[in-house]
Amino acid sequence: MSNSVRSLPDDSLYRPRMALTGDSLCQLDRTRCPGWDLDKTKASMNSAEHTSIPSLYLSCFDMLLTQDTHCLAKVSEASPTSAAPMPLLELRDEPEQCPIIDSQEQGLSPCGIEEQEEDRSLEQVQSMVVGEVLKDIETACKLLNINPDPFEWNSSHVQKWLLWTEHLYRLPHAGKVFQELSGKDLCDMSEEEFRQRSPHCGDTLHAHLDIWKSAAWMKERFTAGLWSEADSSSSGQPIHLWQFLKELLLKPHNYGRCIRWLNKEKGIFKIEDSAHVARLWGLRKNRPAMNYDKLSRSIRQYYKKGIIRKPDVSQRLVYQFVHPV
DNA sequence: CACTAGGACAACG
DNA sequence: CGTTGTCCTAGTG
Repeated sequence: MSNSVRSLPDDSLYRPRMALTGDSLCQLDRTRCPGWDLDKTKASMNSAEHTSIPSLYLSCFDMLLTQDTHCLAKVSEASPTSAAPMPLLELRDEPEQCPIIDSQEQGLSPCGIEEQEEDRSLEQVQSMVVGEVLKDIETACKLLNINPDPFEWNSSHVQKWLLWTEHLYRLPHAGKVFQELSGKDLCDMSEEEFRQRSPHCGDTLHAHLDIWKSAAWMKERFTAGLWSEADSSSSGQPIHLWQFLKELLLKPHNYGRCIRWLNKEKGIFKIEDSAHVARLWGLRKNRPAMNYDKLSRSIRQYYKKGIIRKPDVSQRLVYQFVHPV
């Protein structure tokens, strides 16, 4: 079908970003049952109109996602805001990443004044829909004791999620064909690969996974927004080391193997691969001779400036931002 | 051996 | 001028 996930231009980015597909949204539609009442969702997956796309949701998500990090704030506050800008389908601060959602439904007619009221109610619907999805996912995570981000799952988490999704939507059990797969493996699989493994419900499972991935993505963007002062790409100033480190930390799917949070709330992070981080820093600053010795010296300069310190329990290669948020 | 701490000074915008 | 890069000595596990 035409609304499936596009292949990504940068294959180092497994995450489908805006990858809410038509299928996903059909699932989404059907997920709108109160709580986890299984009876109310029964047999909803068998119908022939399976591939119809609720275009309202499509444009909802387009608009919502382009409003960056404010979306979740709006979800929680549910406050009416001024009319939203027209969707740009761009991620303003990540120009190297391409949006990958179809958007034929929108932009065909310019937004007139008389349509602004409509926009406002649309916004409220968006917020409600996304809020509910996020709530549902959160509930499922608590129930299953798994991470909301599928990328972080190990194979047993994958099995838990499969069992739960199959149960919720009365799908035939397909866990066996997804055995030994990590969350990353699962995220890397295309819809076609899902169907190959499970002809009956591969597409459904893929669509559900899409929703989870998108939710995790939005959550990440939201957190990124809280750290926006660390985003060097918006200012012309030369980047500081602490900003650079935060940038790496904000992209765990890219750099999680060389630097990662130990405690994001407290700003505690660990450099897992000192040589790699130093090389990245050298690349950014055009300093080919950069190494961890020099990089760590610069970090130590931050001690008296109150930007970075060693955590209370000092550990090798572990540092802490003094002002996490 | 790799990491930590910090002094000293040069280089750079 | 402040920040960082470079080099260094000394100390730690």
